[in-house]
Amino acid sequence: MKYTYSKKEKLKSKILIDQLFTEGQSVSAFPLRLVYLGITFNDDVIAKTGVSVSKRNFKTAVDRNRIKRLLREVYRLNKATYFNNLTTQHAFMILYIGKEKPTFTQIETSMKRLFEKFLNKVS
RNA sequence: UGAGUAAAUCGCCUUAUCGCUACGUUUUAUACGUGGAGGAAAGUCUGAACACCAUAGUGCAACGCAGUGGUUAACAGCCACCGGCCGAAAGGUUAGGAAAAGUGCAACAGAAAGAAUGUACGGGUAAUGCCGUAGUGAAAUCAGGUAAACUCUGUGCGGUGCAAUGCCAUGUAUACCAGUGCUUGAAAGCGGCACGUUUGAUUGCUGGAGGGUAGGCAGCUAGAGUGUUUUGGUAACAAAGCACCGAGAUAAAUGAUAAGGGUCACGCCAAGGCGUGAUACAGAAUUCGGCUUAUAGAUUUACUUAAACA
RNA sequence: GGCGUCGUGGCCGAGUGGCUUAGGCACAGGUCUGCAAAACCUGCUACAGCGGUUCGAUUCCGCUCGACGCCU
Repeated sequence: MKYTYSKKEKLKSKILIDQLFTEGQSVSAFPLRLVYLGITFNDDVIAKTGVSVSKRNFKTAVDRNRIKRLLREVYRLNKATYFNNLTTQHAFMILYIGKEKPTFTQIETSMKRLFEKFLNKVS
């Protein structure tokens, strides 16, 4: 698994997202929350992932874009170490539920904790 | 040098590694190359283009605008001039038509707020009428004030917005209930009403309660375009020549990390170094013109004024 | 992305160019009671913010902020 995060790996379909939020389960490691669902889709990837930041907590689009870019970047760099052993396809949505603007290292550490909790829960 | 006014511009940079996105070439695994946020992209307040509704028609209503002239595709914008207000000045600011068409309104105070001319004193007169002053109030006898009160005058204006609109794919319900209609015309053509006009029915129309889709392509970026020079014009702006092509995503790209540097502020210090901190507002979504609002800091030009020196 | 509606005390909510604003609920104090409830009396706190028009603005006008709704 390379350090990529292309269109195929992004969660884009409205149907999938609705399904994810109604049927999926979640784990959280503040300030992050992961909603996940084991599901099959046609593309040749192991996981489709999206990120989201609430407009309620961050008023300006610049702040929201910045956090979403950080979330995507950390996911891109760390997904290989955690998700190479997944056998079935999954859909993920990573939510930022904090109210403060984070740094790269803060997000990195909390996302690692988040993925460890997720793997423990699944296995 | 201090204080100030106006206009214009910039608004972090470089390298390395790892990525995202559009296009092109190669190949259909990928690899390489090129491009990739703003002055406000924001608010959606305006004016248009474009699309559909009739080639967008008529009248009323509603709404916008309002000194004069110019500019423009158009405008509530911009420019020049006149008048008002503010400032010592440079300059700033201005919803600036009509009260002699009509209706309304004016708290408190005041004799009186539009209907009368009251009181005191003085002048004047035979006397009254008359003239002046006083007091209340934002406004007091003036053909009064008020139109960001109704209104009148002039002028402009059809509606809806790219979630417009067209096509393809997937899927379903021409079912159910109520009302109504078929040439003596229901209803529709997205508008508040009327007229006019066009379409118009055994798969009609309206309402209710529901069922399905929610994917893709086009529209989608070469344009009232950008830069520059010359000419005309006080200016806004216009014309001509030359050069250039500068985003096109859709749970929504334009980034992350590391190192170095720049700028500013503060502190230290034989004076050009060291340390610390800061580096704004903010992210395209059909496209342009304007307005409004947010914005660390820096630069340039012109001007006013005060002091000093020559 | 586009279009629209609203903002009045702690809460609900009326109002309108003129005494900083009706009423209800809530809250606080008092009367009553052995104590409380009910009732009665008193008090408390407001026109989202900024600017303009006006003698005077919660009301009229402009801008900003916030909340909510609609579209396929």
